[in-house]
Formats: sequence, structure tokens, C-alpha cells
Amino acid sequence: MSTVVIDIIKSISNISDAAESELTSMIGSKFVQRGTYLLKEGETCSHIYFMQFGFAHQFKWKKDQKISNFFWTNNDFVTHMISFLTQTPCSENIEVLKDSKIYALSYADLQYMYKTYPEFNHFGRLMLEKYFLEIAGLGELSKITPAQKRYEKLVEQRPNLLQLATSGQIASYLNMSQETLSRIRAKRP
Amino acid sequence: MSTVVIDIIKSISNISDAAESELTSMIGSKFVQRGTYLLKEGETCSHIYFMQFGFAHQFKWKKDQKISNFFWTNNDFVTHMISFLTQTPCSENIEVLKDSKIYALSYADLQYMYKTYPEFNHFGRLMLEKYFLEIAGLGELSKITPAQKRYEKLVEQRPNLLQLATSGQIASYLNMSQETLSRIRAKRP
DNA sequence: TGTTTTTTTTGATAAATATCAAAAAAGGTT
DNA sequence: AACCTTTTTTGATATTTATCAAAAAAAACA
Repeated sequence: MSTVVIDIIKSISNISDAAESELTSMIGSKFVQRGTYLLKEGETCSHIYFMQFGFAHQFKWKKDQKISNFFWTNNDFVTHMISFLTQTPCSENIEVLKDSKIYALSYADLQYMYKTYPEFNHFGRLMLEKYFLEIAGLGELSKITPAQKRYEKLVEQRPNLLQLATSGQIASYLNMSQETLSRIRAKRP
Repeated sequence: MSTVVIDIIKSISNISDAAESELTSMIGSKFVQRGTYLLKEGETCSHIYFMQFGFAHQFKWKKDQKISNFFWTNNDFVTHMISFLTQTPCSENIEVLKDSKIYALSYADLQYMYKTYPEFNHFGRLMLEKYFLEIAGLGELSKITPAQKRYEKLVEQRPNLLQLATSGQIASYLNMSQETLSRIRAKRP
């Protein structure tokens, strides 16, 4: 019995039949609806998720507004990596924004896999590399000034985000008010 | 013959004698002087460095000014991780800011180690985790507004940086002009 | 110690962007 | 289609911060 996520894992790294069998029993798949929280601020991130399809973001409350930090979509590994690695509480939320199919692996199970099947560290390393590249270039983006260049960079680097996120989410991600984003978009159609 | 960096690696992960012996012959140590570039924009990052002691930053040119993105100091792994992982050119520079002692491991040698000694992936995973935590929270920091809160957060999160970096470097890191930083500092002594 | 050079601070002004408020447009619902 | 709700746009103003210029302070050097 092979799930999509096991196939993904096997495409990243060879694992033994024994490891595959254990993993299969550990990894739960589920459909999650828009609006579901995978993580709330104050909690310690207990799982790493693989998003087969869907859309989610990490955000922080600022007054009564959600400020998006990252977005994840098809074939992304989703987690609050700092909280997950250090097993300490985080101050962000992860919310599913479109109905999604995800697979979940708990921190404890992952540690068990590393310990029991040392060769699984190869997968762990590559997963971390993939996650790293997913979220890379974020610090860079928010430093660009003025606001218009920030938007242009986003259009260049993550055009698909423009289809998936609302303009309020994009504005918060780009660290500008919704009105400023609207004005930037009005300028060059 | 054991160097400091081999001891560090062994403290992170057990490696076999054969792996240790090969590693020792691969890893070159050197004293690098203030002003030395470990990476220049346009280049592909070929090495991962371990900084035994010293101080370095990653920066980008903006007009004729250096804008700092990260800082590294004692016991940090230093590299342009995106360029290193993808082996593609980067648009940033890594410059040593204080005389430092570093150890260098090339991308090719690291890949050889992963391939020849699969258990070395355990170290690779933990090194990546450590690097990840070093640079974490950057995207977050630069989104905070107003400028004063950004500074306060830095004081709280990386107080040692205030001793190591010049105020021009800190201002560029916090995405504000040197004058603004000066005014913020004048307010609360 | 005095002199030069660099860095930091201060002041005045300009530019970018946020905020508030209202109008317009777009989407949903019956 | 008509109505309601939400989102987006537009306008006016206020605030934040950058920029430019000069003074003051600190550091480097003779």
C-alpha cells in the first residue's frame, strides 16, 4: 500500500521496505478545509506536513489584521520549522486557505525514524534543503524599497502567488497597506 | 590529528574513523583578515565554512552602500545556503569583518562524504538545522514597523550584534537610514 | 598634543506610505 | 434582476522615514 507521500519520499531518497512500512503506518493523510488551523500561536509545532495540493499561509496577528509571512502550495513541506526543530512555542499561526490534502508526520515519529533507520537522515537532509529553498529569499524581499519594487519582485519571483492569495494577503506579505498595493497595480496595467 | 572543527563535527554526530580521516584531509583551516571576501556576487558559492572565531556578514550593494543581510560569528556555519545547495550564482557577497579563523569544506567534497559515508547525512541534517536556526527570524524582523520596534527587537534578540557591528551595518540590517538609527538611540539611553 | 579623518548626531526638508473615509466595483444570495 | 455583503479603488490628510547638509564627537595618526 503506497500513498502519494511515500512515493514522494522515495523519489527524494531510497528507503528500506521496513522503513517504508513503518512510515506508512505513521503518516496520516487528511483533507482539511479552508479555515483550518494547522498551528496556533503559543503552541509548539508538533508535525511536519506535506501538502499534496492546496494552499496555506503562516501569519501573525497585528491589531486585528493577519500579516502573512509565507505561503505554501502543492508539493510543499509545511511546518513552522523553528518551533518544530526546537520544540518550543511559536508566535505564528498556520492556516489552510483553500481546501487541501495534507499528510502529517509527528516530531516524535520523525525522531524515531531517524534513530531506527539511520539512512533516513538522507531524506531528512533533503527535506530540510527543500524546505529551505521554499522559504528562501523572504528576508531579502521585504527589504526592497520602495513598495513598488517589492511588488515587481514578487511578480517576477512568485507569479503563481498572485492567483492564489487575496490582495489583502499579498499586501500584508509585501509589508504595505492594501491601498498602497491597489495604487501600485493601478499604475501599470 | 584532530582539529577544532573535527571535534565540533564529532560533537554533532558520530562519524567513523575512516570518515574522520578523509574529512581531516579535506577541511582546510585558515586565518582570514578583515576585508576578505568569502563570496562575491555573481559567483556560485563553492564552500561551506565553519567560523571558529571572528565576524562576517552577507551584504548586497545598493548604490554605493553595503546593505547587510546576515551576520555570523563564533561557531557559526557560514555559507550562502541557496547558492551552495543549488550550485547557482548568487547576488550577495560574504565579507569577513574581523580577523577570523575559518575552516572550509567544498561542495564537491561534502557530496563525496554524503555518498561515501551515508551516515554522514546525519551530520548534514544537523548542520542544516543549525544553519537554519542561525538565520531564522530574519524575514520577521524586517517586517516590524515602526523602525523603533525593529531596533528594540534586535536589542532583545541579538544583543551581541550591537557590540560587533558598526552602527551603519546595524542600520542597513534593520532597513533604516543611519540617521534614523541614531535618533532612535538618542531617545532612550 | 594637535591635526586630520571618520563616524555620529542634529536640523530642515522632501518623499513615501499609512490611515481614515467614502465611492465604486465585484461577488453572493434570494 | 434586485439586494446585500465584501472587496477594491480613490481621495485627502497625517505620519513616518529618507535625504541632504552641517555640526559635533570620536577615532586615527603624526
